[in-house]
Order: sequence, then C-alpha cells, then structure tokens
Amino acid sequence: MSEPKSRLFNDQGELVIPKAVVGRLSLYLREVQHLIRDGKETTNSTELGKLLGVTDAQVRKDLAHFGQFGHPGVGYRCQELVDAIKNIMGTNTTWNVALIGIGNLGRALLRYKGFHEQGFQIVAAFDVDDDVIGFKVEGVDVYHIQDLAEVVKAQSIRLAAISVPSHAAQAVVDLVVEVGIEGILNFAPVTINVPSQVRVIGVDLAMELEQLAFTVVNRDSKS
Amino acid sequence: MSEPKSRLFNDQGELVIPKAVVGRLSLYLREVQHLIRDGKETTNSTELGKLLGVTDAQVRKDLAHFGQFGHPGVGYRCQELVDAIKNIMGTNTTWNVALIGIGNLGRALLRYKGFHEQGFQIVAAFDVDDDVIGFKVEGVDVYHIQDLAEVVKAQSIRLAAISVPSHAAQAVVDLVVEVGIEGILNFAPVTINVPSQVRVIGVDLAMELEQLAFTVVNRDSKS
DNA sequence: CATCTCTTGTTATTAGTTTTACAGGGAAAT
DNA sequence: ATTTCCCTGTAAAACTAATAACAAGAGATG
Repeated sequence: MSEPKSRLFNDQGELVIPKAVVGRLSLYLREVQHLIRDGKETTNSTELGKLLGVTDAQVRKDLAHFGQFGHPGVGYRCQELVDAIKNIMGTNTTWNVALIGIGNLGRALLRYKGFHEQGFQIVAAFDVDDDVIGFKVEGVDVYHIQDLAEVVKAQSIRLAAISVPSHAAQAVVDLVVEVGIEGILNFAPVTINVPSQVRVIGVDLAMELEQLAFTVVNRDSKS
Repeated sequence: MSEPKSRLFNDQGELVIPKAVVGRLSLYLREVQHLIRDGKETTNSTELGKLLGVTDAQVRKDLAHFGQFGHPGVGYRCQELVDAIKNIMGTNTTWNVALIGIGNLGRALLRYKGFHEQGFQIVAAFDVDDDVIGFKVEGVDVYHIQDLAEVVKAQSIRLAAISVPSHAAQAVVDLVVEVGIEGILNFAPVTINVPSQVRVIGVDLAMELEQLAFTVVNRDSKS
C-alpha cells in the first residue's frame, strides 16, 4: 500500500527538482512560446535541444521531472508544455511587483514590456526623491518609500525589484523584508543579507560582462 | 623529464577551470574589492565563504585552481587576490564595448557607472533612429549602425552589448559578428545564433523574475 | 628554539549532473 | 492486422562538482 510514485516529491513531501533543471525551465518556456507564436503545435526533444543547445536526452530527462506528458511517436504538445512549465514556475497567475529606486535602471525597468508578458506586473514604484514622488512614471504611481508597508499590503505585492545605489541597498532590503516581501530581484552590485525565508536573485551587469570577457580570453578552454 | 605540473593547463595545453568556478570568480572579485574598500589587507577562506554563501573548503579549492598564493596561517592578501583574479578574467586591462540599441535599457546602460569600475568602457553607441544619431548620450557618440565596422575598427572594440527589440536582435547580431566582435552581451529575450568562435551571454530580466517566482513558490524545496 | 595556533593545499569521499543506450508506446502506412 | 518508423521515459554509466578531513607551512608566543 505505498503512495503512488511521484517524480515531483520525495519521501518528506519536498519538491525535488534539481537546481540545474530549474535554470533551464525558463529557457524551455521561452523557446516553446516562440514556437507557438510561429504556429507550431507540437515539438520534440531533438528540436528543443537544438534551440537550447543541449542534448535531446537532457530535454527528455528535464521534462520528465514534472510529469509524463510527452507523446511517444509525436513529441510534446506546445501548449500543454507551456501550461505545465508555468504551473511549476508559479507564473500561471500574475505576480504583483514593487520597484524600489527610480534611477536610470529603475525607469528602464518600468518601461520594459517583457515582464508583463511573462506574468509580472510592476504595480507600484518607490523612491526618496521628492521630484518623482506623487507622479506617475509609465503609468505607475511613485510613492515615498515610507509608504511601502501600506502599498504592499493593499496591492498584495510579494516580489520587489531593487535598483537603488549600492550604498543604500542593504537598508532598503531590510525595509522590504520587514514589510513581508518574499522574493527580491537585486540589481545593486553587492551581496545583501536577508532572513532565510526570503529569496534573492542578484543581477550584476558588470559581472556578466566580466564573465563574457573571461570566455573570450579563454576561448578554447574546456571550462 | 615531464613538464612541471600545472593546475591551469591539461595535457593538450588547454586551460582547465571548471564552469562552476568561473561563475564564482566574479563573486570573489567583487567581495574582495569590497573588503579592500573597507580597509582590510588580508582575508581567508572562512570569511570569503561566509560572504559568498559557500563552504571554506570550496573557496580554497576554487582559488587553488589558479596558483598558490594563499599564505598558510595568514590567509589571502586581498590585493594579490584581486590582481590574480583580474588577470584570469582578462579585466586587468580595459575593454572597449559597443552598445547597440539606444532604447530605455540602452540609455540606462550608458548611464551606469559600474561598468567602468570593473574595466569596461562603452566607447560608442549605435542605433537606426535619426533622432539620436549624431548626438552624444552620456558623453558617448551615437552612430548609425551602418558605421559599425568603421568605428569598431577605429576604437578596437571587441565586445558588444545588444539592447534592441527582440525582432531585430538576430539581424543586429549577424552584423556585429561580421565586423569581428568577439563577445556579445544580449539583452533581447531570444536565443541568438552565432558562429562558434563568438561568445554570447544572455541576460533575460523576465526570466530572472521567473526564477525568483519559482524559488518563492517552492521555498522549502531541495532544488 | 620548541610549541601552539591558524589556515592553506590536497586527497578521498560523497553527491549531483549529463550522457549513453535501449525497451516500449503510439501513429502511419501497407 | 501487421509492419515500420518515430519519439518518449528511464536505467546504467560516465562525468563533474561539492564536502569533509587532514598533513604540513608560517607566524606568534613563551
């Protein structure tokens, strides 16, 4: 009388999807959405593999982690795949996002249309500069950061993107954590400290260029 | 009469630094630079480990990949470490970078000061919009993209950051490759195709948010 | 100078990831 | 209905990375 076997949960009821797979999930989603836009109804592991630059076996193994919806002899139905991945990623429903820091990058993020298409909506922006507070930027209200708690609650905001100067980052993060934000996308090029229940992803643009420089300098390396 | 053993090169004379290590190298660099700014002269694997969120053993193993400059009983001298990492990364000298696409994000990138501090300088910008061509944005000349070859050559540009709309990305990439650019930082949320000798790093901001959403939704997962 | 403490570099072990190989399900064709 | 072909899911093998454990180097201390 054992439980039905699941690829998704282990004995402790914890979701078990390898880190490496999660990183590729978004990539699969993006490519399959493009395929749909191009009018394709089904795809297969070989095609997806070529698009992502991984082997076909890798694709099958990755996708098998969250159920069996491949169709032998046919492949994967694109829409089915998109729905499944969105479910796993949690983007089958829209996330409200707060943006903190209306500098160059902050403004660019507000104007960026790509977020909405993937299920994210910047619903409020925050700063400490009186020149922007009270105005709308790209249709989004800009509040003083002291109003964060109130707005976050009223709008059910769970994620925050932080684009403030490095020296202000940790203080802002502390505030953001205090008001109950669950995930932070940090654009400041510093490591920030958060309690363990809060998730952080850092995007450091200079670091990306550095990685690029490395791969160029060591072009024929095995790394 | 065998060659002296090297941690850097294998039998074929290829540089062997594991992918995973390269990804952390930039992180080490960033943290050690912060330590120097805070007036510290030496650090050690335990301290670095805490700053990066990895074990001390991991730090030692990573750094050991590119020589032996740790000092037993003392640790690592910060400046020595920074110089060594910059050498490996290729950022001991400044890289000239071209920016293609002067939209929201492009402008934000032009204004971003962090690149220069890490050894990157955007020396020329390109677009197809007559409203910006011929002007300077943030002190950087904006050229028509048809002048790319000429400017790239004149300014010894080896890297390009691409912040054009998705639908234009591949065409721009083809052009950029044709004029001999060696590395591309792609901000368009599409996979681009390049010949094998050209290196690409993609930055997809919606995808980063997606990854964040996943970690929030599956907060207590093992992945 | 011997000893103690700190901290590295490295080896051995364990864990995680990718690749390879193939059995079998399902559609299409004859 | 049988055969053929395609394509998945998965087990096993190969590879890569992370962790743990420790011998030995270097400064500090008495």
